[in-house]
Amino acid sequence: MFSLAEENYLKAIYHLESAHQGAVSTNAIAEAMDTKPSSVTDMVQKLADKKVLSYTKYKGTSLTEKGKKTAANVIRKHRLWEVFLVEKLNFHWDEVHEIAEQLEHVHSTELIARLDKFLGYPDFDPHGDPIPDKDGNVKPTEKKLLSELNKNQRGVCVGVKESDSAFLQYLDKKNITIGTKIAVLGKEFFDGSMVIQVGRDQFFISKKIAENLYIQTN
Amino acid sequence: MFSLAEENYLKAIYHLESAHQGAVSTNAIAEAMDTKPSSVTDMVQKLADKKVLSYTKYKGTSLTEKGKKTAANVIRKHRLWEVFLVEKLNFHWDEVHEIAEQLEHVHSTELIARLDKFLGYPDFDPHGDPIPDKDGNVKPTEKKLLSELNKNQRGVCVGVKESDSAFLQYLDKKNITIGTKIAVLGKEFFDGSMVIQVGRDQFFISKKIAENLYIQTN
DNA sequence: TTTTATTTTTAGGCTAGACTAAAAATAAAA
DNA sequence: TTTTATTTTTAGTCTAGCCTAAAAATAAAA
Repeated sequence: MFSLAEENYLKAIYHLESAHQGAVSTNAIAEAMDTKPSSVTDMVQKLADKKVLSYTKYKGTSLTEKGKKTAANVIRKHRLWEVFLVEKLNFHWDEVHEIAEQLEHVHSTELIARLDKFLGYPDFDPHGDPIPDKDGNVKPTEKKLLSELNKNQRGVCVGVKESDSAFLQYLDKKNITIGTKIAVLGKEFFDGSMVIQVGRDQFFISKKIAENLYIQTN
Repeated sequence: MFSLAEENYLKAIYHLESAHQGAVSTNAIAEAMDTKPSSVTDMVQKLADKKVLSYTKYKGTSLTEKGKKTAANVIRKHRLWEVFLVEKLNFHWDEVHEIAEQLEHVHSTELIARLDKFLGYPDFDPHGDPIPDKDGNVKPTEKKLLSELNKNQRGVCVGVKESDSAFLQYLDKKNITIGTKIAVLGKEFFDGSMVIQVGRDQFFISKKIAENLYIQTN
């Protein structure tokens, strides 16, 4: 149905569209895909012919329903494989992205259905990102950034914003992972830094850290 | 290191070489790969440049040590994934080939090492074919064809020769699978047909069936 | 509003891996 | 051994997906 390159474009456009809301520019896609704008124009025209996105010259593109569904399905596969790699093969959550990037392109709906079952129908991947269902729907989560919390608020870590390896290793050192309970003990307004409680430890974190951690407060 | 197409050529040549012993002809590769001889010539010249096979015009090709190792590694991945699909995802052994054909091209030595461990370091795939080790070595098995056995001999089914879907379904109906004990009760020499015992059942099989079942006799 | 800068597209090339058609080498048959 | 058939290679095309360089459109600044 779709080639590897096409699937990667759809996935990138899907992410850009949900991040920035509205039509996605050619340059933005080129940057996300680490390719040249002229290559993007070519591919976007091809994908428009295939009815997975709508494209107007110089005005950017946006996915059609079919395109969204296709992209969500690739993302579903990516995240299910990540769960497999971490839960079953004991990979660390910062090692799985590259492998999942390959596994996501294996075509077999039956395989994914069985993998999903084998993993116990997980709702989130190891980074806390939601796994779309077979129809491409993503359960809306009301997660906040840790930086949005105030003193004495608490919640559970449900994900990270940027999954930079150095950042993930920092979290590991501090024993922060998906499901870790975090309480804000203090917050400095002039620089956004915080003192937080994680398990029995209390420590200082910078605004930069707080802006990259998603917390579910309920 | 090697592209998908290159890996598939190496795999095909490896199988042809071990089946027919000696240099492999261009036409044989073309037929195995379902492509044209001229395409094979192109690729074979490219692979010779890469030192994974030796090629003399009009004389056929044979894999170098490096080529054999590369091919065996692809086959190792294919067979490990097949074990995963059958053992963990409960696929039937006649459904897994196509999916494994895709999974075998995922590049990550760490992934395969961990998958191997997860599966309990299996020695054979669900069709009874041996799984090469990380260095590409295949444990030599002394399996015979059922048709080579004589009256009153017995053994364990360890694999099939041609994994044709209709044939696999026949075996399934007769409850013959890897590990099934089979005893030869009688053998007709004029047509090679046999009467065999499988579990509590005794039945007639044709020469054609007997020539497609591998038996380990010990 | 005109000029300048940025973004996007077009035009034309390149490589991998396939193809067809024709030429060359080898093998089989007369 | 000469002729005929088969196998294999070469030469030239094609498509997907990328590229560079230049042209066109849009946006920003003077």
